[in-house]
Amino acid sequence: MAKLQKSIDKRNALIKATIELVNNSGFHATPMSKIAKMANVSPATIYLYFENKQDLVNQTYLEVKTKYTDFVFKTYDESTSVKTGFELIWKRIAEFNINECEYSFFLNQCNNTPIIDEPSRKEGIRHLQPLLDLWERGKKEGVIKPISDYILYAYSINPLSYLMIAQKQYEFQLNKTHVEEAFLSAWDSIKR
Amino acid sequence: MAKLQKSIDKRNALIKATIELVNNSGFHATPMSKIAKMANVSPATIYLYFENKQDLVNQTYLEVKTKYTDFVFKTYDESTSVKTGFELIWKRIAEFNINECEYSFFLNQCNNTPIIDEPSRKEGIRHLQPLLDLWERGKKEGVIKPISDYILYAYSINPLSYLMIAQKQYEFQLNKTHVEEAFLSAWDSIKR
Amino acid sequence: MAKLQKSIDKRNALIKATIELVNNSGFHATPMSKIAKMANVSPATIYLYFENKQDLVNQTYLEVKTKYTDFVFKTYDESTSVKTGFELIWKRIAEFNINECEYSFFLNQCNNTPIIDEPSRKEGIRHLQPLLDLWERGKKEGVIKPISDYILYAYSINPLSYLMIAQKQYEFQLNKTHVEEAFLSAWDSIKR
Amino acid sequence: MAKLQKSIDKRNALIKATIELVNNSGFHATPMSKIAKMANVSPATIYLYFENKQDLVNQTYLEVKTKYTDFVFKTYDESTSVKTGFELIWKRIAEFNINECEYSFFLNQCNNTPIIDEPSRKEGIRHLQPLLDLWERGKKEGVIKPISDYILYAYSINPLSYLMIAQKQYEFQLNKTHVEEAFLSAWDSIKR
DNA sequence: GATGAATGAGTCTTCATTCAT
DNA sequence: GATGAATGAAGACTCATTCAT
Repeated sequence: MAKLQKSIDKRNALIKATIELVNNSGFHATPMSKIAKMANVSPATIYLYFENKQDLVNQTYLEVKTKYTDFVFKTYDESTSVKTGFELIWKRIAEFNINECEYSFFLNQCNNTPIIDEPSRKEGIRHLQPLLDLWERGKKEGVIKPISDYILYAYSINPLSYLMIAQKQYEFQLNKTHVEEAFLSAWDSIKR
Repeated sequence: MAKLQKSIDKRNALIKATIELVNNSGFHATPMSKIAKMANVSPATIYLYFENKQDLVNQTYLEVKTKYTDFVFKTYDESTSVKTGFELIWKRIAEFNINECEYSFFLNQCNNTPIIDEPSRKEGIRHLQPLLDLWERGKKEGVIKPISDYILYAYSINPLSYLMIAQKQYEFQLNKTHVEEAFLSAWDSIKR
Repeated sequence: MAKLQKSIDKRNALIKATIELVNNSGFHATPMSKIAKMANVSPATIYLYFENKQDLVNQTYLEVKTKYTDFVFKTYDESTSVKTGFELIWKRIAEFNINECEYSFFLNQCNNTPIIDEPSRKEGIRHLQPLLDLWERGKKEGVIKPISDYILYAYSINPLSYLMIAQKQYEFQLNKTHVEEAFLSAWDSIKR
Repeated sequence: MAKLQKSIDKRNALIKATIELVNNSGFHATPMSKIAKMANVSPATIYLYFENKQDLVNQTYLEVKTKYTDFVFKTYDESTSVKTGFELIWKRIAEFNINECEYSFFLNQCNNTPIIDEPSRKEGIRHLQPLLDLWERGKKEGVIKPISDYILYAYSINPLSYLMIAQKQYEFQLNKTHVEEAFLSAWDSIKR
């Protein structure tokens, strides 16, 4: 059991190192040797846990994406009104983007560049299924604009990614007021 | 002059090749030799026009960004109303994103990953100064929400980047109706 | 005793795996881990039985060579005539080459390439001493050509190795008639 | 032209180094870096002339084999008697084996191990077509035993490879008398 | 200005071998 | 004895950059 735990720890350390380094330098500019060093293992050890570099990033991506989805819908309950439900989900996403910005920056990079295998990325926004369902209901109830989910996503969810990046790259600090303002904009953009 | 033209042609061919290859494979997965081959020059020739690979991408970035800004504000006239001015600019940006998606995909990749020198990227959204000025006026006139430009940008402009990527990566086709719908969302999200 | 038998079994399994893998891929293209897997033991276990990879192959070579010599001279009896004795030995060698081609292919590969330690290989054809003695007698009796044993070997014994390889690599199938024909050629080439 | 010559020189140096090093250590025990060093070029330069290590060895094999065939049949003339023709070819092969033993050792190693691509090796003994034709004629004339070419080759030609190896590995020196004796054995083994 | 050849530095990956259990 | 995990060392191969022409 101690041994198994040690293995899991190493795998986690590798995933963590991958996220941090890929965030700072990008996939191709991150050598396996650096990942190994940061995780305190030998480069050869990586290959006990992952098939190759691509596999390492793919698995990291899937793992982070799962963390994201789990977090986002943890408190969600389908029985609320559309607006309440949306606010709930939106705020969780915002919280994730702000508090776990290492994760969200990584996800964002994977979504915007060709470093992830097609199959892994093609999954697209389907992992947000409960949100899509909510929108569906909202459209039927006449609360949400009857437009493509892609557009709804582009205007209500994706801006958070931009704000997260802006916060990381420019001299812009997101505070509580900003989040409220952002939510209003999000809701305004999709509400009927 | 024929000679000068030939030089300009080569430089342009190199920039064009850089955009296409970086779009498809990313910065680090794009060897200089491939860029050279696609531009029909020798690898050594690149170094007559650019200091090194980083410089090549930086200059490409600046060039594309200039094209973008030039296009976006070409028809803009400060004397219009805020809403009209915004619609004008927004639609130009949309047009650029859709028709010159090679360019916008490249810009987006540069903005979201660490492939560009800090100085070039740090500039943020300042290159859209006329738009920022317009928003300033809008806030004073009480037409635009009195919130940070970053948020305004995140909700009214950045979604177009997402839609452009969605169009490239998923099975989503942007048509004229979509653009109108998107504009409404954009305006709704920032109007007071 | 059960324990001892288990040990011997493991050692044999390792030798068997070594032969098969080296035959198919060559010495250096055969990782210890593969040998271990095929023998159903851990890589570390190999080092309980052999000092290192070189030692494993050397011992395998010696073991196979012993099998070869034992088989070849098992039915031999020095009291026969030279021709009868030669036929007896030759046919045993042929039988070994054909029926135990895994073994002979391995021996051949060791003899023709630098994968075996010099000392092991330098021994040359001395392991066939009874045959050399028979030839000596044959030369004295005027039945065998009075030429170097190396030449006698090259023309009467070594061709079998070639035929064995030809059978494995090309579309040539050795049948009983071929063997008889081959024996005639062998005898013709060394008889006075 | 000076440049072209330099290129050819480099390629030749690489082929020469490959032969020598593979002869002494085998394919897999010969690092590209060693080949490069012996040929006085950078490891990277090898890849200007050959696709990869396998390609380097394949091309080396084909080149050497061509040298072999060219040499063997250079003086051959189909109009002679079968025996004279055979003696002519045989002695050229012997000469090649003795004088160019680097080449023949290399060929032998390639023929006996799985280091060469199947296609390259599968060609088998077909490159000796004129000799096969001569044998055909000999069989029709009743001068040569009516047996498989593989057996004829095994007994008349292949022994030279063994003698060449014996000379290299053991304390056996081939002199003129040996060659004559060997030829007699060769002829005896295939003549009717 | 233009180039093809050349390369040093660096990358991913493998593998014989060891060691704690 | 037996093992699976771990790794240092090494190897094939790539690529940004230079330089003689």
